[in-house]
Amino acid sequence: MTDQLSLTLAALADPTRRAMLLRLAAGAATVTELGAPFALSQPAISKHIKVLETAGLISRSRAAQFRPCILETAKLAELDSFMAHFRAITEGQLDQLETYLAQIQSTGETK
Amino acid sequence: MTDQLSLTLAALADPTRRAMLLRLAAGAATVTELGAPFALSQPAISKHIKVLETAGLISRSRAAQFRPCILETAKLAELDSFMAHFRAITEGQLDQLETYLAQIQSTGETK
DNA sequence: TCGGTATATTACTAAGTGGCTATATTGCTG
DNA sequence: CAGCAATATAGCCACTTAGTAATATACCGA
Repeated sequence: MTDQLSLTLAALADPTRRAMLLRLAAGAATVTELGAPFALSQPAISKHIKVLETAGLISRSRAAQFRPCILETAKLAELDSFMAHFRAITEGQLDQLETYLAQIQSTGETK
Repeated sequence: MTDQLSLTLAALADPTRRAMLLRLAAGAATVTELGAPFALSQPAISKHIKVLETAGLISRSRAAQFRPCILETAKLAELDSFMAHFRAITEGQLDQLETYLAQIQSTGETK
C-alpha cells in the first residue's frame, strides 16, 4: 500500500481523522482545537494528525508553541479524480431510473 | 472503524482492490477474471473480493461454479457525497487562481 | 530562571491486515 | 459416480494500527 491514493484513502478511513478534516475545511486549527471534540488522549490526537500530515492532507506551520494545521486539497482532488471513473456509471444508472420514471409516467403503467 | 464510510474507504485503500473495481466498472466478472492481472495466490484474490463485498462495493450472484461480481455504486455515491464537502473549497481555490489569472491578463502585470 | 501550556516521542499492548500453503466445498461433465 | 474447474475456508506469519501512560521538548510569561 505504498502509492499516494492508498495513503490518502487509508488516512480518510477513520472517523476521527475525517472529522478533523471537516473541521479544517472551516479554517486552520491548532492540535488542541482539533482534538477537543474527541475522548482521546493527547498523544492519540497527535498521532492522527501525523497520519493526515504524512498523507499530505494537511500541512502545518509554527507559531509560538502552537502548530496550526491547514487543509491541503491537492490529495483530495486526486481522490476526486479517481472517483470520476465511477461517477459516469452512477449517473448512467440515475439516467436509467429517470428514463424509467418518465416512461411509466407517460404510459400510465405502474409496472 | 465501524461506520460505513470508513469501511468503504478502507476497502478502497488498496491498489489491487481499486483495480478490481475499475475492472468491474466495465461490467461483471468472475473471481478468476478479476484475479488474473495480479501475481497473487487464489486465496488472496478471494480475500480481496470478500473485503469489497463486505464493504458493499460489489455484490455477487451464482452461476454454476462461478460467482460473478458486479459493481455496486451506492457506497461509492456515499463517498462522493462526503467528498462534496471539500469540493467547494477546492473549486474556491481554483476560482481564486482563475481570478488571479484574469487579473494579470487584463492589467498586463506579471506579479 | 521557573512554571505552565502546547505538542511530540517513546515504549508498550491488543487487534487487524495481507500474504502464504494446504484443504474443503460446490457443481459440471464425461 | 469420478474427476476437474471455480471458489472458499482454515491456519499460520510478518507487519501495521489505534490506543494507552509516561516522559521529553519547546516556547511564553512572570
